[in-house]
Parts: sequence; structure tokens; C-alpha cells
Amino acid sequence: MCNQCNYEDLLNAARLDTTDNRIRVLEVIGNNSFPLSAADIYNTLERNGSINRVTVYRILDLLVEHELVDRISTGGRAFYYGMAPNANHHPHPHFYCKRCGQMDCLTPDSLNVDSDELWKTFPGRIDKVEVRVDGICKNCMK
Amino acid sequence: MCNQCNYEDLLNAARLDTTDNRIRVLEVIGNNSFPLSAADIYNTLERNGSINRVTVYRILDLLVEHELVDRISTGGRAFYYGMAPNANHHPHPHFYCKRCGQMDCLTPDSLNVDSDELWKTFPGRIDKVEVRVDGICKNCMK
DNA sequence: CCATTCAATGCAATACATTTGCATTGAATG
DNA sequence: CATTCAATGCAAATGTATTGCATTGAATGG
Repeated sequence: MCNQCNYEDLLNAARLDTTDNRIRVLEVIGNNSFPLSAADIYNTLERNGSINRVTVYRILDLLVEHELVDRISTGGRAFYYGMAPNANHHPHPHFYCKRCGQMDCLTPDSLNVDSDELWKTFPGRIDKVEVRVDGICKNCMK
Repeated sequence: MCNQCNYEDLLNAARLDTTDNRIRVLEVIGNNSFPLSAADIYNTLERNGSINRVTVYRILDLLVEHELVDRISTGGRAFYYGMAPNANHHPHPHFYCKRCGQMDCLTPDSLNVDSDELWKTFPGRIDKVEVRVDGICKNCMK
């Protein structure tokens, strides 16, 4: 959840036009406490005003490309989307429940990943390090 | 690459029938030094003897379920498959090149992940911790 | 032996998530 | 007012994986 981010400012900072749809997509992602699938985002947006599915995909691509949004892979087939690391959002691992498909954010320090050495020595370009914990969530364990 | 694993033994240990197709799938995965997609595996198998695409998917599901094989998510849409952790294969992170789609294995200690605390305190079941480094590989950088 | 059963496999159709190609719209610019 | 161009929409296509149902062949019991 993000009460600090101003979505219009984020778009401006990335030199992107601030269209209604882009702001709406950012709001849905930013106001949520865990990552959402493109379908989740589309459905939420459709509930209060029409938007095309393809538009959602295109906006997501754009936001990912400009690093406002993070595309997160799951143990399932769809990607999930969350706010990209910025002043208000630190990189953190996720937990994916393979039973219900829910993805949760873990605290940035719940898991200690030291990748400094790799960044220095890797013979290519590193864009990000994604850490995902897979299993079955508390709810589904009952 | 695995010169140590005996694929028939692995199947036996998991109490699975040792069919030709299962052994062939395991061989393709085990003989390769980096994870492969289902399509890669299917194509390799088709080259020397016929097999159905669905059979490959089903065998992969089975092997993943019985933890002989690891299903690895990429920054792209297809899953990749590699040998699951066992006596000869230690868990390790992967590098995914988003330009060419090639996935490489990093050495188990190229990146230091300490998840002990999480395993102890997490209020659910943890099956695995997947670490993936995304970027552009040496070759594609040229 | 033959009949039955059951897992493994094959084939066709379908599902799902995403992408592409092309048409439309509307704001900005000359 | 005409032109341009990015944003969006709609329909169709794509890539990956899954499902349902038919076939096969080895094992089992009569």
C-alpha cells in the first residue's frame, strides 16, 4: 500500500503523459498491499469505468519499461505487478501460495540476500534480482 | 550437466515406473548444463524418436510433483526445467537473459541467501526459495 | 489361455495469458 | 482548419499449457 506516492508525479518524472488510464492503473497497483495480476487490475478498473484489456496490458508494459512498476513472476502462468522500488518502496521478496495463487510481500529484511559480489563480477548487465518463496499459505494450510 | 545421476535409480527412489519416455525426459534435462523449456525438451526428444508434446508436459508435471525436477520461472512466459536439488545438485540461483531467453545456472554461492530465519518463523509451508537474476547476457551485450 | 484392469501414451480440442495489426479518436501543432 | 501523432479500442492471432477421451500394452485373476 502506498499513501506516499503521487502517481502523477511518478509519471511526470518518467516523462510519460499523465493519462487517466495510466493513473488509474497506477492507483490500483499502488493502493494494494500485494501484487496483482493483469486480470485483477483489469477487473478492478472495469468495476468503476470501462477500459480495454489490451490497454491495461500496454500500460503495464509501459510502466514496467519505465521502471515505475515491477513485473513479478509467480509459480503460476500469469505475471503479477507491484510498485517498482523507489523512495517509498524498497526491494523485497514475495511469497507465492501455489494453492490459492495469492502473492504476498515479505519484509525487505525477512531474507538476507547479498548480491554485491555478483553485481561487481557478472559479465553482463544485471537489471534485478528476484526472490520468490513458494509454498502454501497459512490460510490454505487449515 | 549430470554424470553422476542414474535416472532409473531416481525414478525408482520416487516409486515411479521407469518408462522409456520418463528416462528420456530426465536424460535431456540432466545432460544439459542449463535449464530448458518444455518446448526445448520436446524438440530434442523428437529429433531421435517420436513423442507427443502432451506426454512431455505430463511427464514434467509428474517429475516436478515428485521433486526429481525443478520448475523454474523465467522473466518470460514459459517455465524452464532443471534437475531438482539432490545429492549431486545443490540449489542455486539462475540468470535469465531477457533478450535471448537463455537461462544460465549461477554457482550455489555466487549470491548469498540466508533464509534460515524465514523458514523458522513463516506461518505457512515453504517449499522452495527461488532466486533469479534478470538482465542481459554477455553475448547479447555486444 | 482369455478377459479384465489400469497406467502410460497419443490425438484433438480447449483454455489461458498475452501480443499484434489495424481502425478510431481527440488533443496539439502548424 | 488541416495535419499529425499518441492513446485507446476491437478483433484476431500467438505461445504455452491443460483437458477429455481413445488406444495400447503389460500385469493380474479366473
